[in-house]
Amino acid sequence: MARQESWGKLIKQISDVMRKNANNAMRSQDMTISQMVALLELEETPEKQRSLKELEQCLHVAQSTAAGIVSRLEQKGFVKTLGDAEDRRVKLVQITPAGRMHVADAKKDMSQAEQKLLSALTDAERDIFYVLLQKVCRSLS
Amino acid sequence: MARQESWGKLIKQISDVMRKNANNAMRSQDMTISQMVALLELEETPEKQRSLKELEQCLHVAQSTAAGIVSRLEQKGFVKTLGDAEDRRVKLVQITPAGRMHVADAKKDMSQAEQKLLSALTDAERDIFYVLLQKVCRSLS
DNA sequence: TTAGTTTGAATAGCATGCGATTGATATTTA
DNA sequence: TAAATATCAATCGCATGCTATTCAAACTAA
Repeated sequence: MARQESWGKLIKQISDVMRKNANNAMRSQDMTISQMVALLELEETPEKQRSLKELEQCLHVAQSTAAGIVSRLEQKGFVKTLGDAEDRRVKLVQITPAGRMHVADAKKDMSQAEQKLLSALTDAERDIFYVLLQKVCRSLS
Repeated sequence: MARQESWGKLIKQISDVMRKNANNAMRSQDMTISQMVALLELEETPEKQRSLKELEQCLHVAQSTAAGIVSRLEQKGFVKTLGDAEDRRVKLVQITPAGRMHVADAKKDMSQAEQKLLSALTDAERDIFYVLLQKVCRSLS
């Protein structure tokens, strides 16, 4: 099959547009998409704290990156941090009520933006696309 | 269709892994993937200079971002810049012989890394995947 | 021609991303 | 137990991405 552009270039382009759209949507709430994704992660288990380590793993970023994001979320009062009594090396992070309010607002925006990017595909194509994406992702290790 | 994860998350994950792999491959050459992509762009028309403006458009980045990348490439001697006599606001960028050598080395690495990420898909699936990616991309702008 | 507008680039400030280093704990091993 | 190792977080330096601002040059309109 003849290809003008590599599939990598296409993936990158879609991903870039996604990120730009998401950041534009978040700007009105004085947030970034990375901060919002971190909040979403923390919101899934509102009663429990997550360690910085766990957070960095599920966000797929370096430790220093996660630390920066948490630090900025903390400055805004969207998360609070505390030490772990059982392992004093560990820093625990927990979403605050203020943080939870922001998440609720953002969730709608984000899924709308996603759907918009998929508008070029039929329902059947979306299903195939999703399966193929999953397949590639699973092989990533 | 039930979906554990949004397709946006999957795209981001693939894109992130791609970027990390590419940057790892470039590190031995004291380069980043963004710098290499810019060089590749300049190499397509080796005889002609490109303006910073053109470069920023085909790289899909902000003007300040392109300026930074060009500045670092220039420090390493991989591009040279010159003013445009016809429009003295314009900064022209041109790849150097040293830059062209680096590009040749990197091209192989990059396409190998790409193929590796696609190894989970059959040939038929790759074709479908490519068509769907194209379809989504075309609707972006 | 002059005044107002647009355009290209430089630059500053900030958020993410990385790797590397350091220090404080935990854990493991000798 | 004591020493070596491993783990978690803080921090530095740097590259890339953004927006916003500023300045010079080009263009448009009066």
